[in-house]
Amino acid sequence: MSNQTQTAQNSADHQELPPAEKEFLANYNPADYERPSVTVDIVIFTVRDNDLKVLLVKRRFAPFQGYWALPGGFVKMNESLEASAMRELKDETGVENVYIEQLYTFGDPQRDPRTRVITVTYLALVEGQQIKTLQAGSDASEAGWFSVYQLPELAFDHHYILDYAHKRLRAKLEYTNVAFQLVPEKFTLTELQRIYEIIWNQKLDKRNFRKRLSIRERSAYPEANPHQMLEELEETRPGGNFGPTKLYRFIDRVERIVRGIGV
Amino acid sequence: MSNQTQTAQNSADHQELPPAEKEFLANYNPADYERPSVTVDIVIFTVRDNDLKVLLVKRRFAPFQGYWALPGGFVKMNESLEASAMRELKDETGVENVYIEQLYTFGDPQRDPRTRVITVTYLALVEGQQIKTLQAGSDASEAGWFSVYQLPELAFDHHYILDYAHKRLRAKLEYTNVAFQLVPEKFTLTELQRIYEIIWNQKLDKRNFRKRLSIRERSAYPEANPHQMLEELEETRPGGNFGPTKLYRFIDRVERIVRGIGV
DNA sequence: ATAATTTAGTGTGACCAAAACACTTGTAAT
DNA sequence: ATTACAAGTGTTTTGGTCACACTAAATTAT
Repeated sequence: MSNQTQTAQNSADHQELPPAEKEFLANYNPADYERPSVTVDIVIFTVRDNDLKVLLVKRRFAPFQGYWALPGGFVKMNESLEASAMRELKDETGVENVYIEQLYTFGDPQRDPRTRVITVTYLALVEGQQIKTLQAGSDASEAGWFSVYQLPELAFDHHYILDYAHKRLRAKLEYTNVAFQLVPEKFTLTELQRIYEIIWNQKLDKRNFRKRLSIRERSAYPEANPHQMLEELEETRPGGNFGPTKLYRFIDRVERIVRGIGV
Repeated sequence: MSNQTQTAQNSADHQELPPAEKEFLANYNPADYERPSVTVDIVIFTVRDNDLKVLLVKRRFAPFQGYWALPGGFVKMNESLEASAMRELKDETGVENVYIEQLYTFGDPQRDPRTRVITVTYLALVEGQQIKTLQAGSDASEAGWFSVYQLPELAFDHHYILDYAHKRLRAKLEYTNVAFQLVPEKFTLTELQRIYEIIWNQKLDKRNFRKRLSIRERSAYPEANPHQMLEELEETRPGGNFGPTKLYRFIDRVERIVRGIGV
């Protein structure tokens, strides 16, 4: 078993295939094998009304017609998984341009009564005020935000998937900055703290929270906690019946939206 | 958008479907939709000869015939993804009964020149001495362990997948006990330390390493670091040209093999 | 037999992060 | 003026991480 190196051919350039492969491709018929269906399902969270909410759609068709379910649908042949997830989210709910990362792939043979369906799930986050109105798409008769603590009966194994996503979100708050995805562009530190408190479902100490933020800024994980992530703005927001509060901005918010590394 | 609760029907019992769903199922034809192929690919690591090795197979057929690739193959219709991964690993290499956890799902439309292939990848770990001989299966003409630092050209996007798995393994050593999967049943603390050093590719301080182990034992993450995970055995191993060394055992090793939580 | 070699095994101090904890200040409403 | 409310701010204790050096046991070479 040697560590021999192959003759040079980049695994990425499919343009120049050797003759044997060309012949194989010519004879290859994708219909020769029975294949499972592949869907994407999206667990999209927001924080709103002091509560962690998830977006669900009411199924217009069988199976589980009339049940609430995670938005999702079949992956198209020429579309990446992530693009699929974003398209389904937009089609079924009108929500677009959000942070999204892959969650897990569920493939129990019995999870869909129709046929074998493997679903690649995504975790998405969106700031609460950004979504004005939800629009139900062709596959969904209704769409709505539900408290993760008061859920209706869900279709398929979606309850399990949602649980899994909730756990992952909780865990990711500990070592990443995903929480910034749940806050408007300009925010107060108290608002940011509320995000953590709601997702972890516990009160946090104000001073410790702020100290941790400043420590995280100069932390050793530039990927998860980029330097200088918080910018203190000149601007303040007038308090209610108390003093004005400082506003902050998240530097490089746009980049962060792109894609979670997920290591 | 209310939080209405549905009439009782457990999403798990597909036995009693309402008439509308029954009718839908009767008319449902899985061939109506074009579907991608789904494969599993396994990145199985071992530590051996002071090096982190990965198991590769040489492809017997096109595409990428003759190239080294991760073991894997098509998911069968009635088999879970995890079972698929274990079956392919056994079929192509003879390796079985190992720790395995899902890694990521890669689904770029162009990643396979034949057709759309979505691959669910798994990270597996096995102790170096446990595998006596590798046996190449029907799809692989050869199977062998390669240093992750000296890899041949790989088929498809397998180089990328392998990189991703390596990163994940490195990260998981920090907060879980997966390293125990890479060590024989009875081991010395120095052997365990070598595992960390090899995967992180850096020397560790002996005293700090041992202290960290004892701290981890009473740590606050029972899932990742179960209490009392290390048992000091009476038995010792005679040293080379030095004194005898204490042997340890990993308590509940069997349970741990089952499945990574992966949150 | 003596010396040299090799690895096992062990403790302390400095630093840093996390957690617990309380008061002052500015504004609006009364 | 008094009250109500949330913003903003610092210290102490505790525990983990890291850097660091010597002794003991056995084998090998002389």
